[in-house]
Amino acid sequence: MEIVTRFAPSPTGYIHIGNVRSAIYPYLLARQNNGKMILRIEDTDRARYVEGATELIEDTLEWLGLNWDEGPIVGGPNGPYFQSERKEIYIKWAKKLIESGRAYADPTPPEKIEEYRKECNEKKIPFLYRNYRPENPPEWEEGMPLRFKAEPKSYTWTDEVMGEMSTGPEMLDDIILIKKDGFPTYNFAHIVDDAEMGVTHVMRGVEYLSSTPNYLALYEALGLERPKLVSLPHILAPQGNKKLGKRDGAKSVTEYRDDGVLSEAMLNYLACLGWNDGTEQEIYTKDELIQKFSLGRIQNSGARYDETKLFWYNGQWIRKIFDENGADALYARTTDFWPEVADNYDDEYKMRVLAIIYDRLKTLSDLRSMTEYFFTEPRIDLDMLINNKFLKKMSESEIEGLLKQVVKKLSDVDDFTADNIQNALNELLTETNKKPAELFSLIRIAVSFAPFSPALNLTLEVLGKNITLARLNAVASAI
RNA sequence: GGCUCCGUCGUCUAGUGGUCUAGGACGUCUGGUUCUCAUCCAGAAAAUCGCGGGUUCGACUCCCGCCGGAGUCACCA
Repeated sequence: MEIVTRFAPSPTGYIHIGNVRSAIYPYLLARQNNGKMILRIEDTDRARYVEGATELIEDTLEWLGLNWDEGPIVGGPNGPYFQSERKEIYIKWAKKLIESGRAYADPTPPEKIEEYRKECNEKKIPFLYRNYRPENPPEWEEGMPLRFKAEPKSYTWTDEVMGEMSTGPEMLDDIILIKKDGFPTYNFAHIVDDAEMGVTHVMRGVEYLSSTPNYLALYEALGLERPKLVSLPHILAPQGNKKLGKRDGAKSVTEYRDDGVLSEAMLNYLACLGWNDGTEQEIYTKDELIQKFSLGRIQNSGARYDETKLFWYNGQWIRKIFDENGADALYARTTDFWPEVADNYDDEYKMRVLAIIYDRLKTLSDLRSMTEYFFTEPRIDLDMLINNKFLKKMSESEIEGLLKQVVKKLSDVDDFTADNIQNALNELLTETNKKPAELFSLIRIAVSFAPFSPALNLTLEVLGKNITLARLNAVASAI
């Protein structure tokens, strides 16, 4: 049987780290089994609807490379894929329930329901609406809430992550199927949609675990086969024990894209937060994830979100792409991350800069702060030079003299390559009787005035002979 | 409060009765790679397996109780 999964978010804002896993795992499962993944927009709550949220969702999935087979943009045979456009379908199914006596119109005003609830709270007994069922409900018509008529009974089922589950009759209640405004509730709509769309695996956060018995009752009353149920544990906020949510400052997934995180790293990290294949592998490509994913190995307890580890993955991926796919593959990803001063430089030069600095990047946006001196003259900061821990003991005139020696030596290097530069510097080391720490620090600072730089000979090679000499001379005369 | 789920290094995890004096990764610390920062490499510290009882020759692994944490009890999803 073909496996059909779905990601069914409500368009109430951006997708953040805490809820994107319920898109990743369904995607992986569908691809692994040559099945399909559906994207369905659950927009039945008009009050919480946010303009543009659907686009944000699509953008996030596209960035992560989680393409869907049916849904907005791509269409499909089971549309529409916006719940707000499926009203007649829900009404059709609701009428079945009414006819079989399993649903009733509820004329009870909300204030009255609130009273019942209060009453129970005071008596410290669980509030079950089925104990307050109206005696002679009117015939249902749109504009009235429609409730399920629950039969109190026990259920057992298997959750692919949590294992064998069982609950008692107290979990069953008369849940609202269709709201006064004519829209269905999530509880009803998702059952109908999953059935109509042929979804075989319902994957969602654990928060739905306790309402599962009601869903089971609904499948039964509707004569529907139960899909496989998969509860995904929460991702926990860095502090405390609460699930990660927007209130804890959960960043949107695409915010990390703007900060220079690679989608491969994001997918890798998120997929492995609460899942592993039992081996000691840490780095997975999307294809490897698809191949090795398994529901049974999803963790059943929550996992804490750790941004530091995300950045570690990102560093790994930056190097992996460079080392395996080449400088131009990585370079193609860096377009938006160079400092403004790099605008006037050509691709070839920027690629050379990238080639010597890439293994220092945690995120691509580090390029902005780490490469400026390759594109613009650094501001000469003599304090930085004089107070350097290796140069402290030298007098200013000694530094000036040394700088002039360096200039002379490097002027003689005809072919200004990293190797030749290194040879010249090594000769200078013996001629001046200086330690590498002293001589190299001096040159590095004089040429960059940056807190750090790539290996000195590589830095000078990329800078080029003219600029190197000019900067050294400028510093020498500034002392 | 009722119900349900969860509980191994600071964090993510491996572990399905003996190979566990508990393995890997992030992070931390130390050392190495002719300067810096990073990478990389080597090494260290870090979990009385939530606690208490069983079962067993033997339990992190099975059973029971307790404690702790979380989720849920909406005309929100």
